[in-house]
Amino acid sequence: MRFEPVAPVRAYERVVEQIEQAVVSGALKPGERLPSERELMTQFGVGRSTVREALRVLQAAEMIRSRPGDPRGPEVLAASPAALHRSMHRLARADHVGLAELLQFRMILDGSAHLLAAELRTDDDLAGLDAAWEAMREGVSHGYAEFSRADVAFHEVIARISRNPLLVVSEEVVRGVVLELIEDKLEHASNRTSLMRAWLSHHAEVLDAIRSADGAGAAHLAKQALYDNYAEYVPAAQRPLLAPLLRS
Amino acid sequence: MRFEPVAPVRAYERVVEQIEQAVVSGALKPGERLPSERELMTQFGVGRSTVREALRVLQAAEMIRSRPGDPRGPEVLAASPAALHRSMHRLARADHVGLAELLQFRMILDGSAHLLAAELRTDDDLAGLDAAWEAMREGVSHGYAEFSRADVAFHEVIARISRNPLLVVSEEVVRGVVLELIEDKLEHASNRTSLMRAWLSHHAEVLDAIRSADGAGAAHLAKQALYDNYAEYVPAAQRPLLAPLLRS
DNA sequence: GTCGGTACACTGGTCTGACCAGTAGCCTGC
DNA sequence: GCAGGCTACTGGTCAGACCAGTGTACCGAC
Repeated sequence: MRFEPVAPVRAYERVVEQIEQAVVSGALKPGERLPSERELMTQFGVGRSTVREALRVLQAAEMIRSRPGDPRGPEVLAASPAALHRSMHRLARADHVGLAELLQFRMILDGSAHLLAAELRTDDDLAGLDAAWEAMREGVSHGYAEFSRADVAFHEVIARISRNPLLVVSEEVVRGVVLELIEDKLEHASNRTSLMRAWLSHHAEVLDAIRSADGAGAAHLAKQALYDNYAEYVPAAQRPLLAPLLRS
Repeated sequence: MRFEPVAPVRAYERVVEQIEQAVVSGALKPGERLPSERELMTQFGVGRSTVREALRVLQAAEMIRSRPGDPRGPEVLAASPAALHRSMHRLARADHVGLAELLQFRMILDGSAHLLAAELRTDDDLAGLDAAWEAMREGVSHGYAEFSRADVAFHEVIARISRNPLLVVSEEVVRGVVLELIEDKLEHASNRTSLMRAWLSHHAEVLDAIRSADGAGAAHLAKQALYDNYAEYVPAAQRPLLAPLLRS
């Protein structure tokens, strides 16, 4: 016989529970409105500060949104990966995760996304990729910022083709954190035009592989490109950690 | 020229920002204490309700914990995957992420972890794996719960050998969510002993592959095992999404 | 009739001040 | 030296107030 540790239950937690339950059970659908704080406080029989703390928690979880002045009350939001994004971001920035681990993870995710994209792509998807590539090509002459945006868009299209939101979100997060870690080093990258051209031709290869449904090829191209571009920022001692992924 | 949408900045958000910044920058380490709410309210120059709403948000993100009566103040917590788990779980229950996507993601993570483990394992790691396997073997006769615990431990050892905290955490979270989604279906699984024996021999194969540094083999075994065990719970229409991963 | 502006009722955001139950650590009395 | 109580604090909660802002219904000008 073992006993569970007991923790006092705070009033605002009960409020959170009830509202959360109403949302996940579908009783409250996205777009619908919660009663106003003053109304909730009479319904739950608690003070307004308690109601507000509960709403804060739900808002932090991206389940509701409240705007001052709106007589319709707080809005129930559709489930979105935004909360997942935030918590993953926080975890990824926590101390014990270095650039090597991030890059490793990104190679895994990016490789898998490319693999799936190559195997699952429809003709519509291919058209979307062509458009994204075209945007990149035009971006070259519009400066690095523009090109970079188009590059990100290209990756997003690929992630979307893989049809897995978890993959999309994770990749987005990891990419963001990697860029945060090395942004200062990227500042004084010289010869950007030739860099962009190299990137562009790499993406053309990827596009070909996906078009011909060559999953393994696309995955390898993606991983190799990440390695070629970022390995120099990884401490030499840790680079062997990345190599195994290139051989798969 | 494009404009950004502007949103009013709430006072409690500024408070959250500052405290969060202090934590991720390492100025506040896990185990350390925040000043009391009354102290914070003078430092930030806001009312206590504002401070409290900020603390609620941070608490929902699993960054701090506060207990009434503790004169040392709110405690800064170590980065934990609990928040990630919650948000992923919520997303999974909201239908945007189904079992197919979760399983896909888990095959990617687990496969990669096995690949890395096989390529990076040291002799010590192998000894640890042997011990974990032995624990599983003994667990067979101690009931399903015990066996399951040993199984989880085995996977954790593998994830740890891959030396990537992101991989460890993500896998843990996804495994947890998958199990929660199908736990009711697992309840009436019959013939558990033979199931356990099958699991055991599968892990022996994995162990062999890792011992002989066969990364691709280990990865494939892992993914195949996941598919064999869980694909039946995935709607038939979505099973083709999983197949490409088995071919890689 | 439509359109523009305005007034109003109500919203959420914030502050103040109060009370309570609970905790940690001191401090006493043995 | 130690058990037990005391105290000064903590966080949790409530009540009441004020403010800036919003949506809507109303209303007058055209």
